[in-house]
Amino acid sequence: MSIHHTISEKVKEAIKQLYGADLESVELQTTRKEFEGDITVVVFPMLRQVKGNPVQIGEAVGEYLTDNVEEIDSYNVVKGFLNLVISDIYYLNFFEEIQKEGNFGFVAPTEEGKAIMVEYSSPNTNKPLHLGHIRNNLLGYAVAEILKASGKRVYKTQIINDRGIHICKSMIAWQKYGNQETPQSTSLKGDKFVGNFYVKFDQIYKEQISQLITNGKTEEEAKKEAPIIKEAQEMLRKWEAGNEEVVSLWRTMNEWVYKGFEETYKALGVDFDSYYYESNTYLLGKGNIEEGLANGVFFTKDDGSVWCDLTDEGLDEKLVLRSDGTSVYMTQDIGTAIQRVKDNPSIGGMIYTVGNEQDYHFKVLFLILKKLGYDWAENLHHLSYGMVDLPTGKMKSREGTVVDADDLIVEMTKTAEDISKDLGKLDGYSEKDKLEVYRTIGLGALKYYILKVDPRKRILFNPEESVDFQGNTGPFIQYTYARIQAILRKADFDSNQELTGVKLNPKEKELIKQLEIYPEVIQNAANELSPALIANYIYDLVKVYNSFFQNVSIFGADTEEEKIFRVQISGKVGETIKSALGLLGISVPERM
RNA sequence: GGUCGCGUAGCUCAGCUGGAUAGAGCAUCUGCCUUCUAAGCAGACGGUCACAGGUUCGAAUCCUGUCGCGAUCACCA
Repeated sequence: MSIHHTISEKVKEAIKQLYGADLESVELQTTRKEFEGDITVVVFPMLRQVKGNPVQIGEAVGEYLTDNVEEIDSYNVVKGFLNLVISDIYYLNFFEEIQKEGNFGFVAPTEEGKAIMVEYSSPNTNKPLHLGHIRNNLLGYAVAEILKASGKRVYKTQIINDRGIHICKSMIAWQKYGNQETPQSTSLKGDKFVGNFYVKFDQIYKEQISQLITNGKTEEEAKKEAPIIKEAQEMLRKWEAGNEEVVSLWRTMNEWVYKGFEETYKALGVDFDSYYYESNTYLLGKGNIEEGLANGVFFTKDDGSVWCDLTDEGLDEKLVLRSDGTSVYMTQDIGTAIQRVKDNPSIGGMIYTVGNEQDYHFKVLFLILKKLGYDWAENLHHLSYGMVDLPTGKMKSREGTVVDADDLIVEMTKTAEDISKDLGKLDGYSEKDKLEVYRTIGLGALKYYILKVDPRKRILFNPEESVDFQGNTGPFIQYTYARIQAILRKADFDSNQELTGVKLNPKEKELIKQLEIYPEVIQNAANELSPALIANYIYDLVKVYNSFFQNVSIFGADTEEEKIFRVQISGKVGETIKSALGLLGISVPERM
């Protein structure tokens, strides 16, 4: 039983005995550092049940607790705040307990119980991944890992946008201007290679439009009549009809892209348990619309189009099937969701990692699925995140203002290298090992920078200033870890022995308190789907540790016990940093 | 215009279901490297929590309104 729980119960008991009143809950918080104590009971809320002076009530309860709870050494009351001093023994016992735990803070997943599917990335196969995808991937991956750590079974998946007019655009451009080149023949990464043809298409298209306009067409007409767009549309028709030549080209070009994506995912350190392809799912959903019509969830308009009336929920009517009977985005998403649960009945909920420009879409999607009566529809979440903007404004792929994912990773690695060389910390390492450390640091900086902020907020990403290595940053945290490893390397004595009679100094106590809340932080982060919570926790932990590290001599301790204890706590902090960073997909170097 | 999100120090961000004098980092300034890694530590400076009301013992936090920024409101995906 946690100390917080014990205190809550005992406060209720005290109030019952002293005043004969029943408290529903007790408000506890950690004592602010200006005051003496560890845990504070807030007396004010009790005034509803107990009439009286808050200070006197605090005194009475404090005395009762000190007498009846072993772990409480003493108390003091400031205004309506009852500050409790917890004994060293309690913290030492707690530390000894977690010292033995291998995966401290993590809850082992249960085999029974529903699983959660986390979807993220969702790329188009006509261009390379960019900074926006990086935010998406990091968020999705981190949330999946956090959920796992909180004891949930999780499936990571992505739905790949591999069909449609935009794919045909790069195909037609390759056919006309590609000269049979391949990624191999040009030594380009597959996604880059294909992306170039998407850009090529847009160039030609624009040229043709302005040509048509000088010939007297309006812009509107020109956009529709440009030969190359007509060719792309024709290609889409052939693809849908299953034309062998088109389908085979489509397959080849997509394979190129997938190979390129795999490299980027590997560099980012993200992975997936399954893949859904839109080319397989784009016809799904029509059957579900029919069911919904039969159940009265949907209705048909005069022109034959099918709609869902959401006006009771304060939303609009939403189209789910066109008048010509073809499906729209919403139809596919309904069908795909239902299909996924059919494919894997253990799924009891889904999380969609998609930008906030689709907030409305997902609100509607979830509502419709609920109306269709699926029980798992209660557990759907849109993990919505804000845009990543550049100082120059929005990223536009057609205007070439996107920050390419691979380029960014290289750049971050380079920055890490430059700074490391200036500091000269890795002298004597092999080139290969150095490079590995640069990558770890560069990616750590990038990942932490993106994950530490609230997903809802827009991020202004300045590639020039790149990312800081000081303060609340990934490298600062990694550095602390590396320094702890240096201590452990030096501590060649057996530090696993039992401890007795160690006296805690305030810094040490603070550190243990910080470790104590780690399991709770993971649970909160899982409930709120918030990697930022983890990031901020690690930073706090590291700050407390650094302060300890600077002010307490580890090897010059007064007694052997103290020395062992300090090495042990360093080790535990290191372990916690490593596991918490792991939840964010950030790895740690042993030395830096 | 309707709906949703955001607005906290010069800049970038924390601030849990309302709790004590609103916290970090960067930038500026002052100290600390012969003992475990100074990518660090200790400190100074910096705030009308966008604004106005309301709810109560108590509001950055909850409610209403106003302003500013963004997104969205397609028989596009």
